[in-house]
Amino acid sequence: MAVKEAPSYRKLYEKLRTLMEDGTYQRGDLLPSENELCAAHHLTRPTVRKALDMLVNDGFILRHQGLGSIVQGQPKGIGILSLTGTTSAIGQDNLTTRIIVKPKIISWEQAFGFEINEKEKSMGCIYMERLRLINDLPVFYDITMIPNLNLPRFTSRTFENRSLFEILRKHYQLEVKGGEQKIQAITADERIQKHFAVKKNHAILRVDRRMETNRVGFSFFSQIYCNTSDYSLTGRF
Amino acid sequence: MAVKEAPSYRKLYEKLRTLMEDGTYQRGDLLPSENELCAAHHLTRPTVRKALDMLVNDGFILRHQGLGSIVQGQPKGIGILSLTGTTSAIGQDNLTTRIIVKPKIISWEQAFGFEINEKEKSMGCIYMERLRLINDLPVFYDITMIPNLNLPRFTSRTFENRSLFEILRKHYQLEVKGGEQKIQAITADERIQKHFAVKKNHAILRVDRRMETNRVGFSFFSQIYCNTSDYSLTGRF
DNA sequence: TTCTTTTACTTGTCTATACAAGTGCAAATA
DNA sequence: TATTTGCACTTGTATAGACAAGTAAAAGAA
Repeated sequence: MAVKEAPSYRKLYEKLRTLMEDGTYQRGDLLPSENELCAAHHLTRPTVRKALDMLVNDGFILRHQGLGSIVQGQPKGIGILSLTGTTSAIGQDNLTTRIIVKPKIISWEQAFGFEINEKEKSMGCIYMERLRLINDLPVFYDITMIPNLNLPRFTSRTFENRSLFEILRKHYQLEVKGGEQKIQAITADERIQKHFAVKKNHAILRVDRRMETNRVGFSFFSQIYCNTSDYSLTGRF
Repeated sequence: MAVKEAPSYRKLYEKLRTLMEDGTYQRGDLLPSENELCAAHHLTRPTVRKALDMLVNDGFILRHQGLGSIVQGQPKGIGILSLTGTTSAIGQDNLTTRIIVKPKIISWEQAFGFEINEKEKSMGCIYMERLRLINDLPVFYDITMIPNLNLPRFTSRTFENRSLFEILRKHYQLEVKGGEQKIQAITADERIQKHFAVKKNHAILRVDRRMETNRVGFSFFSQIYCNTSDYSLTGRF
């Protein structure tokens, strides 16, 4: 069975997106007009417009009647992580990751308050704790729980300085499509005080999330503690 | 000069959205099929589909080929607070709004750290402070700044228990398309302690945001303080 | 020069149509 | 009875064209 070919509006979307991501089109540039894109790719305007609609949705471009499609600087991200995108916005250079608890398989009953179904429960989960530092200053502490479903060699992979999202996408074709989250401001408990080297009563941001993927019924979970006193989370939405 | 009529796909979007928000269509229900909507509203399929596309984008519905458009429980939020948010996610019944500073026109130099351009600066801005209570418990304190640009009768409108976003969308055709935000966990200062009736060192969530709209160059700003100890912010992304 | 008008180009809205492909159920078949 | 097939429905993709409306720069008028 052959893999179904992507629809043409999607191929055009990917092509334009790539050109913006690799810097061929830069912030403030105008994309070719819809009619030019039609001619260049042998498509009709509704099809081209569908691709451009997707780019608007992702925050890559803005369109103005009478003017054209204007390339934006920074695209939208998924929820809070891409807020600065732990990896993308701060700049990968100054971000280091320290594994506190290596990936291991445990049994679970619940995930940060989110419900899990019987299938997930029976499979057990891959558990991991990481501390992320920006310029050697601890800023994120995150706990990740991933259902142990057909992810070969996962526990033996290295997660130092690598994006979990990227590993899931490239090696397992798992793409995060959405999810739900709970956000709270809390005062640091003892464990967090130790990891962040802060005093009692220090305000900390906590985010609990369920990440839904393109694999039906497959979600994973994370709890993130964030010390926002030196680096506030900034980003586009 | 007559107010320009909204395009028909937009009117259909509003109609369907309202029907879902007021509970006429509930989670799990199927919307009428595209062809039925075409017949009922005297439109063609591409137009109807555009309205449905918008609803998918906002997270109100999911569509399945061969099945139909399925109503979702809770819509996506824009960014972190489910911007439809304060009002829709928690349930309008228990949410009351107390105006602390009535809308008034002031001059401004900056907006919560975000840059504003000369045009915006010269126009002055509409300033407002509101406290929102859930079951009589103060949870949100927000400061809003809106450039004073062609918003007739705005300062005389009532904002008690009404969504600012809804007012902007329905009366001024202003739709929030995106923006940027900064999120921090802070400890309550004196003013916040008073409004929330909390002690010193209480952890509070603060969100500074710039909201970009469909009107070119028109942004507005808000700073939101949130006491998350009893109600954590939840939302889809 | 300076201001106004025209023009060419842009995206926005909408119609009408065709066929592909997924879903669920009823009818036909083993 | 259990399984398969077919049908009627759904949304998905794509074409072709028409006119509206906003933008910017060229052309024209003062």
